[in-house]
Amino acid sequence: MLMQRAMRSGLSTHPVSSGHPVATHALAGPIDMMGASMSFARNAEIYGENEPADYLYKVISGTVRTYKMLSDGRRQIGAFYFRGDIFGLEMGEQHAFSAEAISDVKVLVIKRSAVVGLAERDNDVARQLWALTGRELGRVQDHLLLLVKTARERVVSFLLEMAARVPADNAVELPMSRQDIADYLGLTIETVSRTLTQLENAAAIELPSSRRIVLRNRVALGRLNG
Amino acid sequence: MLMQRAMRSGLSTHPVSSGHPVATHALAGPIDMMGASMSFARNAEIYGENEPADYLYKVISGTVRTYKMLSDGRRQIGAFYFRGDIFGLEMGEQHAFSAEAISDVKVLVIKRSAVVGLAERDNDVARQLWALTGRELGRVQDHLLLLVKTARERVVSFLLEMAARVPADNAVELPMSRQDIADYLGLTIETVSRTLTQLENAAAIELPSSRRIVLRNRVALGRLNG
DNA sequence: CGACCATTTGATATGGATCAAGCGATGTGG
DNA sequence: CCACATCGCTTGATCCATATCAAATGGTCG
Repeated sequence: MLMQRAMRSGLSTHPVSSGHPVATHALAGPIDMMGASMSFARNAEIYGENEPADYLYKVISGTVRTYKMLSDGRRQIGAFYFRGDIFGLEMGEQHAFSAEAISDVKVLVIKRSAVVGLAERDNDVARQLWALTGRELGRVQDHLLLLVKTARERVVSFLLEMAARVPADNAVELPMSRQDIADYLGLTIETVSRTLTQLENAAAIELPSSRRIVLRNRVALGRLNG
Repeated sequence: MLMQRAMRSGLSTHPVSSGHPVATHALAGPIDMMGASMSFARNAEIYGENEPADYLYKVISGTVRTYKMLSDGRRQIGAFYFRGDIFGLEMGEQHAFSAEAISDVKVLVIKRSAVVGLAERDNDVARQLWALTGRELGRVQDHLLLLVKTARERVVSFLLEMAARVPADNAVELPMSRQDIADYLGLTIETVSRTLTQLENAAAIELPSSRRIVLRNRVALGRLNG
């Protein structure tokens, strides 16, 4: 269980801000009306664990991962965030996880104090904030249940989760590497890779390329899901 | 990873209600002023997964576990709740986990709609509800990180968590069985038992009885905690 | 005392990690 | 345009932590 793996990716890119406050295409609610848009290159850090959590973020395009480093160098990914997802909202004053861009990413950056202040006066905003925390709680609970399953069940759950979140039904374009998947599922890249091959051999999925996965047999996958 | 273990405990005790709305010794905030006190015998079910979440609960005395059954009969414990802890608050309309009394338990039962209604008008209550969900989120995140550690690290983390939550410093009186601990940590009772013996042999802890654990060497434990 | 249940201890099996090599795609310099 | 380094992924061989199976011990209650 000791997979030392420091120095995983040298790419130390820098955030590239668009620099100007922008009201992006409103998707829903007043939260979208505030904040500035900002861009991050692939693998750039959006914020670090323990940094002050003065902002929350909404993904405009690209994919984000949040993670924690364990003392021995292992990395646990907490979540993946796609277009429309909000991340970085904390109850405490500091971020509990670090956040990085998996692909080139554009996010809406929203001042926490502004939203919280607005929530003081607007019950709808307050409820929305609460709901956000609640959704996150549900997600983490599901993730927790994942981690007590077998390797095959974890991989299947992951595939089904991705298929559900990226609308393209039956064909999933994965934005993240095998290492990211492994660190999300608490497995090694080798086990993830082997399990995917197994699933392909069992005719449950198809792997046209390493990043593209076709769910060939949902019933079988559901059966393997635990 | 397939530990079949259905029919773990036949004891199908029934809730014993004290029957009357009672304003218990106020501990903090307006939440404590409402609701009725209710008693549950050891191993009695307080609520079941998927039942309507019309009430939340505050532990007056005793200990509660929440859990989910996996499809193959495995049980995953989500949390232990002690005196003063609030549980059963959900964002959705149904309980995500089941809840059972570990020991004889007395709880304050609070109508969800009452609290949520109060929160509409009282920002403090609203914030308190949000904070509650946020604390729970933090707890689950910690629990999730537990599950990617080694058996020894998990057991040590568990002991430190219990020592922190039950005020008696350095001697912990565990209200739960080895099976409960195992299902919380994603291990088997055998592994939990063996690991405790190891820790005792390493002079890190002492086991006067199976339910009482003395933390002999916190520094060593911290080192083993990962 | 005897039955029962929780816990510990022992022997063995196994799923996934680790170590190692091969392979395909992408990019770079000659 | 090709040779070759690099990187992400797959596949193979072996090892090990923890599960599983089994039995002994101990504590509790009638």
